[in-house]
Amino acid sequence: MASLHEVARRANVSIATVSRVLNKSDKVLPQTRAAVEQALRELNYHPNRVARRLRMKAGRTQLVGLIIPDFQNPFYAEIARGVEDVAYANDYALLLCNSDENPAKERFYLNVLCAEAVDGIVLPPFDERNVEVNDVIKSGIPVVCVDRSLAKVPTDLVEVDNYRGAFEAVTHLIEKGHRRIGLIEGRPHISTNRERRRGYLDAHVAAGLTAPDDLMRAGDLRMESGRAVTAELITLPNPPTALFVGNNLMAVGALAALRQHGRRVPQDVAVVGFDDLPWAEALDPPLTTVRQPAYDVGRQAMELLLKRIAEPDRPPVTVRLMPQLVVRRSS
Amino acid sequence: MASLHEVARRANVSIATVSRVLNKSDKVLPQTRAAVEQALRELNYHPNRVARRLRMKAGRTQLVGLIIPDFQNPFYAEIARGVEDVAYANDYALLLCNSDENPAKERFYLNVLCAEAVDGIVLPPFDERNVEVNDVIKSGIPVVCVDRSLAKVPTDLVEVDNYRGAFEAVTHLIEKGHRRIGLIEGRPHISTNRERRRGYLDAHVAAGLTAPDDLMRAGDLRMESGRAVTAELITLPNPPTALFVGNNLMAVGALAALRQHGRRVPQDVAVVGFDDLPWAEALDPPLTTVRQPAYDVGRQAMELLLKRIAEPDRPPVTVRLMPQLVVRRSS
DNA sequence: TTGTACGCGTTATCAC
DNA sequence: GTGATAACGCGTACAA
Repeated sequence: MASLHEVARRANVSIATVSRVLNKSDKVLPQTRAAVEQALRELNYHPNRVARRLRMKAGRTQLVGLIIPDFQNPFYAEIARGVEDVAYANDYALLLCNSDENPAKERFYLNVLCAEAVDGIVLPPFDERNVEVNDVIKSGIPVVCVDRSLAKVPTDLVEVDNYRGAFEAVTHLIEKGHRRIGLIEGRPHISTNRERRRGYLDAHVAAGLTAPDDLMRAGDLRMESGRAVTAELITLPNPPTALFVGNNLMAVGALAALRQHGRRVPQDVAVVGFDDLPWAEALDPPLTTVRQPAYDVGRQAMELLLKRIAEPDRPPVTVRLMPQLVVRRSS
Repeated sequence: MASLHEVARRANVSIATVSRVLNKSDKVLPQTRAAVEQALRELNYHPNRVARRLRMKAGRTQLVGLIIPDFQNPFYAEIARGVEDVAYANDYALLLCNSDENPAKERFYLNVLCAEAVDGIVLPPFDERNVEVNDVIKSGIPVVCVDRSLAKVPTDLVEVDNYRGAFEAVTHLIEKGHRRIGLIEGRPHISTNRERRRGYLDAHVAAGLTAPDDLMRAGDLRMESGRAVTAELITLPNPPTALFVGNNLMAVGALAALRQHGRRVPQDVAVVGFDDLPWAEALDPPLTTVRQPAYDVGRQAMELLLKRIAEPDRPPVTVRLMPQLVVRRSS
């Protein structure tokens, strides 16, 4: 908790000199430097990041923000981990915010991040025409979008080819002989969801089929909602023989509902989920999923952010990563 | 990004008056207040939290730190969720740090939190005699420990009765007829681990048995390590008929190893894990666990922290929560 | 009731 | 090479 002043006093120099030593400016005599460094050690000095941020122009505050919808979802936790690893490796701290798919929370945290003068923000935008985020971008704070994109404003973006992931997953089910494939999707106004739906539909078209429009439902991405929607679908007069589920947690819920209703997986109903899970292999039955490279998404997003912080005027970049269908025993 | 000055100029008042309006001080004429509030709105003013923190004495910065070992572990994620919910409800933002059970990272983040002048810190200490944390406490920043305790220094603490949880879990296995019960524990110098080991041993004693000392192993709390240690144990000449596994991820790893080696659960080897999982029910087989009230741990910790921030001199409190054995099909 | 002025701990721009 | 000193944006004694 020692300040520059105290260090300066102890070393019999001015605070300016101490600051110079700290910031590796070489315009200081070796002997002065030695004296200062000793005082620094003796007082166990650590710079006050708050004062530093107040003084600094943007871009050197060693703090970035990450807003994710739900850090209890392993997919987002893995993204966060990728971001954190790169941040830590670059001496950056992370202000991690949980938006809960709640616009009010997203707004609150966006405000906090701006008011904290972070160097930059990583986030999957709540929806495609996100006014709040657009304002932040306009204000000049570097923003990197992950997972989902923004409709109007060009930003750095790390995304996964959701269309292709969905297309392959549904094609896989069709090849297994399924003709009544249910879709449990997430919120409609998110780019990823739209892409997955498009993949679902196109896979049918490509196989010369028409998608069963009585079997499409939306959930809220949580386990419980996967369970509820599945229960609804399988008790239909003309139920699906397979389910393509729009995220990991809902897929686990679907498995639970099927077990509860005595349906065998995959014999009665096959299931393919989106987003892999670390324990997908350990589920009953092991879950077939479209695996997204979430860690890489986070890693590359943070790297992009660091580049943009260093060079604010470079043109926005889009990194597109490929998902991978991992066939296990649920399909 | 408007500052107090700009608002003041627009409203034809001094910055002091604007500040008073913002801080709800009532010593301001209604008409002045109205003018200021209009300017505030027109400029879309948001206070700069950095400047505010620099000026403020501790305790009113609306920022707290949370250091957890691994936010990819659902147990810690749930704690974090409890903390976050209470923080958000009180307009606090959370500086969330992932220490990775790595002392260097813990030190780094502890420094960051101090240098960021947070109002307080919630954390499970890396080990019982944690020098770094003790220094922080001495420096006066309120600290609430969760899950694990500190040996020497009294702090607010929210813990779970790990002894009892382990005792009940192992007793359950003994009652099922098991006599060769393996223990896969975590790091030795953590209070929770010691308590669980004690529960494991005492359960044997209480049943008039001696714990098999050739069946105790330590893992690193991650899935892969649970898999490896289990593989080692079950290929012993005289293998265990049951496993008590010290955390959730290692238990999933244990299940994987058993499946891989063709052991049936629970017929060949029964498994009980510590820490519940949201999808424990969906595993193959559904995993018997000692469920910890992780969300409540986080919630109460943050509430304790808020109380201490408001009243720094109150005597430290320990909240002890009860775990619950959830018997599923793996035992 | 309102305004002036100081200080929080830095960094950066001047002089010397 | 080094030392004053002016910001950064805010809250608050103190003066008016």
